[in-house]
Amino acid sequence: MTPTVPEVLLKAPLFASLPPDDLRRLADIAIPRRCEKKKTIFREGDRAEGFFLVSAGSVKIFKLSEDGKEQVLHIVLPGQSFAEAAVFEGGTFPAHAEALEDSELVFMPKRQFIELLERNPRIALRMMASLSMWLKRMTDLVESISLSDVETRLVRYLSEDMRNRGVTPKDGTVYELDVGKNVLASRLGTVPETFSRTLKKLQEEGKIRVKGKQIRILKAGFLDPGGPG
Amino acid sequence: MTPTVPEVLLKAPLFASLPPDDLRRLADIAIPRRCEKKKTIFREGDRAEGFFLVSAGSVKIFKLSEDGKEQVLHIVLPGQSFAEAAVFEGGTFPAHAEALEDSELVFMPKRQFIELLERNPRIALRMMASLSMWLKRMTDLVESISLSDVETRLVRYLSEDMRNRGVTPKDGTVYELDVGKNVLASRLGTVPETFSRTLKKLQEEGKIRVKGKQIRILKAGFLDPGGPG
DNA sequence: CGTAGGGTTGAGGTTAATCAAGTATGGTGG
DNA sequence: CCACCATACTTGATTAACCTCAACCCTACG
Repeated sequence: MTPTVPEVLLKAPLFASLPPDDLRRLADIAIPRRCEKKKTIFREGDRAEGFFLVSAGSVKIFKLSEDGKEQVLHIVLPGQSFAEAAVFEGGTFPAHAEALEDSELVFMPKRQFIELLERNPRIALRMMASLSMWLKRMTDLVESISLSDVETRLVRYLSEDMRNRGVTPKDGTVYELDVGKNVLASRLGTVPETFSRTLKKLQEEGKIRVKGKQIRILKAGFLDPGGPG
Repeated sequence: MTPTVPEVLLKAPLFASLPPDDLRRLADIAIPRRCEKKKTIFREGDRAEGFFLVSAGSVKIFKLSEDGKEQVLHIVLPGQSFAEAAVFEGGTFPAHAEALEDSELVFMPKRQFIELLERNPRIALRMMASLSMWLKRMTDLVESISLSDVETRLVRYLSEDMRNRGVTPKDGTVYELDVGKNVLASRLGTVPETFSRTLKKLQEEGKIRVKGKQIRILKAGFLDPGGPG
């Protein structure tokens, strides 16, 4: 049924460098799925029958208030997993998920996955690491939204994201936004207008130069001064 | 060395109703520890050698900004565990912990606990459930702080906390605060002044009556209207 | 009885949301 | 290739929620 082990299982931190045996078993239960841009993957409260990995594309995980305001919790990139928690707690999704672009996902059915975990501590440990990572992300997000102003949040986000991409910011480094500015605004817990103004302010202070999705770092020094953790 | 299985292991959701064998093994590695009121248990960034359960008392988990502002992430009550994530990710604590009252804790050393997990899927699954619960708490906290105003947050907190205590609010129900108002304010992502005013407003609207740590619910109807999840 | 810590109240300031137009941008069909 | 549309983004003016600062109160406790 599954001729080869999907690439994403090999490169995802969740499963990377597991013994071939484990990977085969994982591949056996993995169900590929594609998802068009802007399509809903699940809604908060939906019954959760499993969790996902992103093979290609990107997925927005977000909360919605009653009056339609949105808070992006995370933008899931290839190799990352999401909705793991729904497998273990409550059985419903705790947030919404939507594809930001045409994406390829892998679905891991809850029941079979748990069976696998029961006889496979290595995978279980990876799972706990992944959950812990999400937890750290969310606690940092709480801190950031609650204790910092928008400018600080933006600067930290840039700094952090460059680190994740393996880029060491120097004067002149160009950073390319991989999501729309409205999505980023929502991730930062603000609105597009404020986001735009904040970017403008940094530009007027000579720290960056913005052109569309390109942000050129003019004075790398302003990044970093003490993030969370 | 450990004559009996500590009570907290039996009643904590994390370990409750595990087979006696598992519980004995857990008891073998558990280290009791007491902690005086206001004493720091750990600081964010400290090297984490394990995680904790609360046997008695209560513990404040919180983030601190550079200029000293505090955001309480959770108030850990007896039977609950904290800092599990630090065992699996990074190896440092992602937040601060401080005893709110004289408390009794149980410390679970990382190394031995992981060994236990490796041969014990049942415990591993509990652990994942616990991490998932924390994750849900934190995503709900993000939503709450980011998308609701202080009044809504307070009302939801009351509603949720009464549910956790197994109380179904009716007109006349008395709710007793188990933490100081300043702590609660910080948990709600606000300051004592705003918290006080919000309580006053609800009182002026005839919804509650506040007397010290007692809050009498006058019109239970105002609780509930659609929380997160 | 006096002090300390927690809590409340008031006045004023600030950040960021909202409302309301505008201006790119990018894809589509003519 | 261009006109067109929808969407994304920007800008400006106004408003509102909430924080800050400062003073005061109150209750517990030595």
